[in-house]
Formats: sequence, C-alpha cells, structure tokens
Amino acid sequence: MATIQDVAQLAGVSKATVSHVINDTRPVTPATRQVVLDAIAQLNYRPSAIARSLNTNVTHTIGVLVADITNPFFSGLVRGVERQLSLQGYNLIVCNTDEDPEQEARYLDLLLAKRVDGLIVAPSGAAQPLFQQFSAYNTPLVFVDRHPDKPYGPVIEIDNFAAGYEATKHLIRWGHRRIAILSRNPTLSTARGRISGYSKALQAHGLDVDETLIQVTGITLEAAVTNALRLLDRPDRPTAVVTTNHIMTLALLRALRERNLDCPTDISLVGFDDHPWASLFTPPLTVIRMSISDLSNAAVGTLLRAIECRTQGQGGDLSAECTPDVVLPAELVVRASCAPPASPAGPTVRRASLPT
Amino acid sequence: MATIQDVAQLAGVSKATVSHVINDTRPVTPATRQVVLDAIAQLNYRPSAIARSLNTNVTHTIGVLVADITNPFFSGLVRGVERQLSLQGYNLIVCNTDEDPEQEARYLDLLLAKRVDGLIVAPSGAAQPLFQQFSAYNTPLVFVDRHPDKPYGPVIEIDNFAAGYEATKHLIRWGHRRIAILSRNPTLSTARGRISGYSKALQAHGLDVDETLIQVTGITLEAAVTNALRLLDRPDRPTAVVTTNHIMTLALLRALRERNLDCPTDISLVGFDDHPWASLFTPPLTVIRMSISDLSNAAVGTLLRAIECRTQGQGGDLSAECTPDVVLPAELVVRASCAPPASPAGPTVRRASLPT
DNA sequence: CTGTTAGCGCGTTCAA
DNA sequence: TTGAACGCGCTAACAG
Repeated sequence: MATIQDVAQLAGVSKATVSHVINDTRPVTPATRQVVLDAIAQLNYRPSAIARSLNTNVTHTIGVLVADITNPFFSGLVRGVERQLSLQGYNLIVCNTDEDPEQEARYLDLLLAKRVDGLIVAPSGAAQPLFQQFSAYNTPLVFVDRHPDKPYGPVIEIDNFAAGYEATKHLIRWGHRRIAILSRNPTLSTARGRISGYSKALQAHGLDVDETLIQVTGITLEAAVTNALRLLDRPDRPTAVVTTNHIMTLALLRALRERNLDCPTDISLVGFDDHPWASLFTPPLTVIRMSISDLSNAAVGTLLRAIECRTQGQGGDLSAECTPDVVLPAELVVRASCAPPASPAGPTVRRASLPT
Repeated sequence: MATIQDVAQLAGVSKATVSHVINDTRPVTPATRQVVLDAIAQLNYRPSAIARSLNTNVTHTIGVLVADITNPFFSGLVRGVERQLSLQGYNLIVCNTDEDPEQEARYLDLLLAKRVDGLIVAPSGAAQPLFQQFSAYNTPLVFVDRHPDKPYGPVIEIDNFAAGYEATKHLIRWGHRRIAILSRNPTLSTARGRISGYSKALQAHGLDVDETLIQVTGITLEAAVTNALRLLDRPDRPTAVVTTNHIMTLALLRALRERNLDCPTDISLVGFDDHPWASLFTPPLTVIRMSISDLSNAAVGTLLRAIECRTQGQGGDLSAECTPDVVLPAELVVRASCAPPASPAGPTVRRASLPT
C-alpha cells in the first residue's frame, strides 16, 4: 500500500506538504495542492490511521463492553451508540462478555492495548481492577444500564427502583396479593434496584415480602424457565409475576405454555422491555418501557464530554464535574396481560392508601 | 502511560530484551526475565498495539459490516463471529450501515485506514468500488448472508432458493392456491433467491405466478406493514403468505391484528428466522430456520483461512482455491400457523405430482 | 508557502 | 544471551 512518502515523491513535494494537504492544517498553494491530490488519487493512497495514532495519541475508537449483543436491549444500545459515534467520526470495537468476568478482563486488557479513546461498559458486576487502570491512564469510562459497586466513571441508567415499584403497584391495583418476581441475580445493579422497588411496593401496600417468591437466575433462557416452572408448580401458586427483562418474560411465557396455564386468566404479567413482538402476543404484554436511544445518547454525550474534559483540565477529578450521572425514567405501558386474580382475592386495596 | 523504554530503564536492560521477554521470541535468562516482568508489573506497562501494528503490519482486528445490528439475525451473526474471533485473539470493529450505500462506503474507507486484517460483509447490494481496494491491498473480504453482483471474495450463505421453495411448497400442500410473498427488495441476493424459489414452487405445482402477490419493501417495519395491509385489503385476498424475514413476519402479524384477521383461520403463514418468541406466539409460527452459528463459523473459518493464504501465496488468485464459497441448508420447522384455506379451495394437489 | 528533521513505541536486524 | 541502531508511516517542530 502506498505511503505518504510515495505520494510526496510522485507529486514532487515533501511529506510535510502532503500531510498538510490531507489534514488542511497549514496553507498550501492551490497549484501544489492539486498536484498532491492527483498523486493521492493516482496511487489510491489512504493515510494509515495506525501511524497517525502513534503520534497523535488519539485513535478515534471507542470500546463497548456488553454482556450479550444478542439481547435486543443491548443490541439496541450498541446500535444507538454506534450511530451517534459514527456521526462524530468515531468507530466502535464491540466486546461481548457473556458476563464472564474473565472474558471481561481479557477484553479490557485488549482495549487498553489498543489505546481506545474511551469506553462504554455494561459491566458484569464483578470487581474489575482494570477499570482503575483506565482512569489512571486518563481514558474516560462510562457505565451504562448497570454499574459496579465502585464506579470509576459516570453512570447512565434508568430508575430501576421506580420501574420495579410501578410494575408491582400495577399488579397490586388489579387485586393481586401473591406476586412473584423473576429476575437476574442481584449482583447486577439493575436487578437489585428492580427487586427492591418490588419489595417496597409490596410493603407500602401492606403486603408481606415472601423471599421464596423472588426467583433470581443467570443469563440463559433455560435457567429462567426452570425458575419460572418452580414458581408455577408451587401449591400456593402466585397469581401475578413481574419479569425483569425480556429473557425472563419469554421464560415465563414458555413455562405457562408447558403447564397449560393462561395469561392473564391464571397468571397476570408485567414484563420489562417493550420489543416489537410484545404488543403482538396473545394477550398483548403490559411492560415497563425504557428509551434505549435516550440511554445510548446520554452515554455517548457523557463520554464525549469526558474526552473533552480530559484534554483540557489535566486534574483528574475535574472531569467528575462535567460528567454527572444520569438517571432516565421508565414508563409503564398498559396492555392486556393483567387481570384480577381468578381465586378469591383478599380485600381490595383502598385507593386512598396508594402512594403517588 | 509507560513505554517499553521506561520498562527497560527500570529493569536495567535494553528495549530489545524487554520486547523479547514479552513476545517470547528469543531465549532470555530466567533471572533477567524476572527482572523485566517485575518492572512491567510495577509500571503497569501494557505494550501499545498501535506501535506494534505499525511495524508488523498486522492489527488483529476484523471489520464487520452489517445492515442493522438490531435485527436479531445480524446480532446473532455478529455475536457468533465475535465469539470465534476472540478465541483466535482477534477483535471486532462493528459497522452498522442501515443499508445506506454512502454510510457503507464511509465505513469501508475507515476500515481501510485502520488497516483491518480482514472484513466480513453483509452488503447493501449497491456497487462498492472500495471492495476492490481491499482485495487490491491484499485484505481478505468475506461476504456473508448476502453478496453483491461481483463478489470480491468468498460468499457464505444459505440456500435461499431452496428455502423459498420449501416454504411455498408447504403452503401448497395445505391446499393453498393464492399465496403471497412479503419480501425485501430484490436488490438483495437473499430476496432474489427466496422469491425465485417461491415462483418456481408455484410453477412446479401448476400455479400461476401473480406478480402483484409479490410485495417487496425496504428495511423498516412500517413500510412492511403498509405492504402487508395492501395484501390483506385485496378483494381476492391471498389465503397464505410467506414472510421472508422476521421484520416481514412481525409486519404481517401486526397487519392481521389491525384488520382483525386470524392466523391460521384466515391466513396461513410461513415465516423466516426461528427466534425464541416464534414458538410462543398464538399460534406458534411455522418458519424456515437457519443456523446462525453455522453461518458465522463458516464466515470466520473462511476469513482466517484467507488471511493464512494471503501471507503464504503472494499470487492474488491463489486464495480463491483455499476459500471456496459455502452454501448452508435451511430447514422448515412445522408449527401451527398453517391450515387449509377457509374459502373453498381449488382441486387438491395430487401428492404424486409433488416434487421431492 | 515549503522542506528538513526528529520523534511517537515498538519489532528486528546485526554485532558483540 | 544481550545491546545498539534502524525503520514502520505519520505529525509537528523549526528553519528557510
């Protein structure tokens, strides 16, 4: 592949001139500029981003670490992030971790080596010493959707507590008293928030929190189905379930089908994540919807701002000021997957006692 | 960030020795090796992949160009590719093109500048002069799922013709005579193959091909819904539809709901792509299933082989021999979304006349 | 307005 | 077994 040297030679000028023509970084006579451009075209020359990065210390590359790009939530996130960043001339290295801390660490190491300009992470929840490296090396880190216990950077997330609270409240209003929740492990900040919103809603309405109705599981559909079946096979089967992501929702639906139970007749359901098929199900699914594009826009905005801050204020903690955490709202979308419990319910909750 | 120089200085050795310790590329005394390793650990040193790439001419980075990572088919593909490549020490730059030829071109240019080691592309179908650049620069190109008219590299795809044929044949066997197809534009090789399989199946069973029953559309759900409604609103409404990807399937389902029609009573359906929710629908969906992991494995395998070939045989066309095209099978998964046509059908097709 | 020179951080000859 | 010197392709000082 042709180098800048080849171009310079063919055009009969110096490398510097070629460089300045390309980057428009110093005045060049129209005549010589044209000669250079011709040479470039003739040789099909393309500047090496590698060599350029080596002495500018900028790669125009952002790393994105997510658990599972197959999950529509994350693929939507990656897409949103990609779209925003490509507009700004950045591109993306996508890393799928399967929530495996080791894989996560491997990728962090690699991204460090690649000298990415920044990182957007939906972490597994495990402690990652390498996170600190990034901030030590002045490479901004933004956490999205989830965050580790000690975030080394701004956190962009939805209000998981409120979402869990609203979902549960909705079921309580329908008269349900035995409400289960199917969730990811509470090692994830999202699961923690949603479960505590669920618990708080129960308590606020005078209902006991039955720990055995809180079923947590790993990332696979199969594991979630097992947990869902466990719920359905109880003698005191719950009359309603909150499923905290789309995998859990699918798992519950599959379990219902296996046990020949009907939604909402036998079980009412409030899910999370409003995918295109959610409204096409029989019955259409009541879900908590969050704006994935808002989430990705906020993440990208925050990251780019952090990159800006970095170049200016050399003092480490200054960046924290210009990149605050962001908490986005989530909304309840009411459809037909909720109904009153079939079995005689307890006393209807008085409306007056409902919190706002 | 610490450089190899810093490490050498701290360890009291030369840069060369540090380099050889890191890459294990020449014998080093255990003692000095340890000293070097200590220095590396102490400084938290990480070799710069940039500098390394500059003189090895290898980036260990692969570009993946897809239309829409939000589409479960492509996200599955990206995931499979990512998994395989990370095992081999490569990582991925993901590029979302939205099937916009200009965006596609922009990304190709960028990947060229980044000097990726190879490229996996699901192209938009438009002519891309830059494809030729890659092969000219000896950077292997693999086309997956789709291919342009003049592929500049091996093509990995499923047998779209057979898939379209089987889907249609299945509906014919149920006694349908007015069968429509909802498809992407025939600029895509996949759409062309599926539609011609559909047409051929009709002809092979003595049915006429009604061009107006072939509805083609762009990538968006909205556009597909419009086309689906157009089909449903005909006076001679088709009794069955083949939907050639998951967007088309969702579009048809949404249109059915809007028109208050039932599947399979009013319309039988064979879709493409077997996503987790397909079997949970009411009714469960009959679909053409393809193995995304087979597809991505074949793509990665072929690409890595091409990279190998490249380093060995310098002669351009040699690579074509060690990286043949791959055509993978697709299978029909029979579920409940097909039934005999409600209106009095034409004469039942005689089984004996069915092709194998 | 243009050319010369010196690195960026690393791998890799060639000597020792 | 080790070190010194050169170059990968480019940008950025400094001269002219």
